[in-house]
Amino acid sequence: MADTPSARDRILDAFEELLAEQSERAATLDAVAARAGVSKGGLLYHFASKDAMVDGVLSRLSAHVDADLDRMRSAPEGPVAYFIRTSVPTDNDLERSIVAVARLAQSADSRARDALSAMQRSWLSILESSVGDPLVARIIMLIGDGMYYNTALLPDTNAVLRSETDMDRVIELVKRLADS
Amino acid sequence: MADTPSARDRILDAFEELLAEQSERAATLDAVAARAGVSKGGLLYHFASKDAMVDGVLSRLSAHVDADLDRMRSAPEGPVAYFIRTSVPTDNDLERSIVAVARLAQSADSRARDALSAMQRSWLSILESSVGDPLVARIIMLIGDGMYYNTALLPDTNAVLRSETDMDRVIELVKRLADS
DNA sequence: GTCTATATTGCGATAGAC
DNA sequence: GTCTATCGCAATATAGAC
Repeated sequence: MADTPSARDRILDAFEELLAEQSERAATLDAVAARAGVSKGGLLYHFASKDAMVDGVLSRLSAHVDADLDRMRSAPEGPVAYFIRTSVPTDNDLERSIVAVARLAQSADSRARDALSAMQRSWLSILESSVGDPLVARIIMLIGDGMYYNTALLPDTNAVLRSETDMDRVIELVKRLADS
Repeated sequence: MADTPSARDRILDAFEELLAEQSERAATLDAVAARAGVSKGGLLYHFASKDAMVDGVLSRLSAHVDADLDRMRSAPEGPVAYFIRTSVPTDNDLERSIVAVARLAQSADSRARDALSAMQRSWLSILESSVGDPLVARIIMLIGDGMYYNTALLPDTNAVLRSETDMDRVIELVKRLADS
């Protein structure tokens, strides 16, 4: 199953990768088709328009976010630590999906913006339940947003948090905010 | 002087506005020329290529950032409070310039990315001098980045910090981090 | 389901008149 | 310094063969 992804999945993978690794402009039908190993005509059989492809990555994001929210709610270390730890640049499906949708949002795609807003509201809601103080929850969200922003906008350049020790200290500092 | 901006300045204004208010794709030569009140040929007399126009907005950013760094260093409330206060969405030349360049950076323009990186390094350096602890300085930067990110990516949607009271409390909380 | 044309539009840039 | 007209190209999308 994971060995032979369908053409449809390979196309969405290619679209997300080009968006996230390069730019919205680079993610042309030609480039997506080439990376997915199909012709442009083949691509357009599966997705009748570029818009349909956007819908595809948006529903993928939605699925990844739902799974992440579950993990966040039941994280052993608690939602705050989970949120901070998973905001640091890694290389997983959720992050790639978020960066891809962020690029679409930059191109004035209102559906993409709505999807990102909804994701933020969900995170914020869990953080608020966890820390009590809405303003502290918002500050924690902003720290996470800042990390994603640096990942999406300034790949390579950003040495956000270098070590595990740094990460542990950030979580400790942030938790102290919550207890004040 | 402010009454009759030169065609050159009107073109850069129009380019920045289209980038910031709409998207990189919307900022075509046609659209910029129309907004600036010149023809496409007229535009291309002042800027031989779109790339030259990008250079124009990058030097504007550089000038705005230099002025901001001076204000930050000499802010009566201190650099930290100044930085946090000016990270909240407002409507000034610096912010419009940053958002415009952020859009260019999203389009894989390495010069734009370098300019944003340099800006961040300058801010961070002042914050580090001010708070001592490099990790706390980085956290403060991330909060500011988060605010800019929300402004640039999700206009309207983002209710970052609603009131003056919220802002004052954020600054107080952040300063407490610095003193721990 | 996947391919090769091809139609069509929109963009960046050039040429040359005024 | 500013204009109109036009070239060349790249991108989305369609048509129809296999």
